[in-house]
Amino acid sequence: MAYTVGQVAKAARVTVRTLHHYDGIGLLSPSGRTPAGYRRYDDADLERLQHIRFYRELGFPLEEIAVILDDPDADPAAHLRRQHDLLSGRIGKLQEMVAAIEIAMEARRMEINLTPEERFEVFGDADPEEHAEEARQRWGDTEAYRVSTRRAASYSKEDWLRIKTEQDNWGRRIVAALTAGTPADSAEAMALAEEHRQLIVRWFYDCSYEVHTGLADMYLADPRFTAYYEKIAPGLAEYLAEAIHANAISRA
Amino acid sequence: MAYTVGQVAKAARVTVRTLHHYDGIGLLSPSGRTPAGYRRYDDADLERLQHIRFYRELGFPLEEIAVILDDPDADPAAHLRRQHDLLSGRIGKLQEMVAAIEIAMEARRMEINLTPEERFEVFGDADPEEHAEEARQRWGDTEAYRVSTRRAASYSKEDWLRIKTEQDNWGRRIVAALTAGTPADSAEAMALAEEHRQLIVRWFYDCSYEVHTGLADMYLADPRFTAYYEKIAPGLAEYLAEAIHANAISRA
DNA sequence: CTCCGGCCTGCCGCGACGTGAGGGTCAAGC
DNA sequence: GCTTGACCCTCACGTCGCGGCAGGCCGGAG
Repeated sequence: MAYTVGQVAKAARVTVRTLHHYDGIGLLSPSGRTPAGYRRYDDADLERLQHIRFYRELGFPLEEIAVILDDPDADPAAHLRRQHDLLSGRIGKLQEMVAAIEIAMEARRMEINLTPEERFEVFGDADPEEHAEEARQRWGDTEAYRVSTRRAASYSKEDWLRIKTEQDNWGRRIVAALTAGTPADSAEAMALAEEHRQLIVRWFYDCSYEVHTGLADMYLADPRFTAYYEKIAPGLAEYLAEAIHANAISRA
Repeated sequence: MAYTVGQVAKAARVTVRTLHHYDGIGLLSPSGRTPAGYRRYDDADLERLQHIRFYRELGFPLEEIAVILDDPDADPAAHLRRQHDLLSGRIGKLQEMVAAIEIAMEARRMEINLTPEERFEVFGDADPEEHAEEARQRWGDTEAYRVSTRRAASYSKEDWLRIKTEQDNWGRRIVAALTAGTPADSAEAMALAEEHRQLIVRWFYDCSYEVHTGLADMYLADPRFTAYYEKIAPGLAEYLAEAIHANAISRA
């Protein structure tokens, strides 16, 4: 099986120029040429390109990729394992960022404001960087984003007042439940947890049950959020967290 | 709160040069200067920088970030929502890649070989790109990778023979269980599923219960893998998948 | 008053291609 | 056999997001 640059480019979703570049720096030289000087790639070349693309997507510089691929100690299976581990790591990092965003969202909602140092904690110690083709397509000009934008942008003074009233109302009722000794896994407490979630969904952001339990855990783990609830009523943070968990489980 | 370039750089983990650059292109100009011409950043500048860093990490070009941040329709909460969605998308994509890697691993293990087109299916239609600082630190020179590399690199002819024998042995026993009508959720079938997992762990790669059930689903979803098992014995793919699920649940 | 660390403004360089310019190649259809 | 259009070739300069250095100006500590 022999392929021309164009065919390879199309299959691998890179430009012809990129293949020329890889050839130029000796990272991926086609296994042969036609009499006319056309590049001819074979299956082995394609496999190599696949690996190049993979490491490139994870941000490795070309020079380093050359080293990795030419390592005589690493066979294909080893590459797959390595790639699997790299991906897991990346996912973990992104999940941390998601968690950080959720914290920031809740912080806003509760009007806790983060210190400058806290703002950058998210970025930990590493620094990916991606080519935003997908991002642009998905968010650059979609209706979804416009809608999502409008939702918060258009809060008026009355809206804010309404939100505050609803929250206070909910607050009074859950404190009542807590002081009355209503169990956190009772139908009443669960209903209040669900109301809490609905409140977030209606006014702030889309909060799935999964995200909601994540928030619950955070209320206990993060002293700023714990303090917020404990100031309303001692024991409320834990009570709410428990109710949220119970509610989420019952809906699953 | 006013900060110097150096302080901001340290907090945000960027270089002073980067801040100069952002100033130069007008993306982030400090809110003021000292009489001597020193840049002075305030809290609002920091917040803006945080967002810049975020979108940058997701690969947006600076020009586009400027557009996003200067959009009068998007308030801070909208940005958080957008960022949350972007992250979810990225994670989803990485998870697809993980799945693809797992397929490739299993394909190797079963000696099914993928066509060139299949090799690049992983890359779908987008193309991230990350700066591999983290990757390098984690994998460039760690012991873990060396070990992981060695495992497969050092398979000898006898090893391969041994692997084949073990697999055949296991195959005969599960076919026996299937034809004998042993239920897939019986202790015996589950033990065979566990053995299947152990076989992968011992010789190929680290296969958690989660990954294992993922494989099980794949055996049913992907005709190539289904065929592999169905050729051994009709109904085996489904039988094994069911046993794997039962086994995973019982161990959770 | 003198350091030393931090700040300033240029300005050149680099990695990984993008983007033509200028020209040869090849298969299909007339 | 000849044209046409898609595809290929090799330079070679342009771009983006900074890195890094030169040459010089602050500013507080000793």
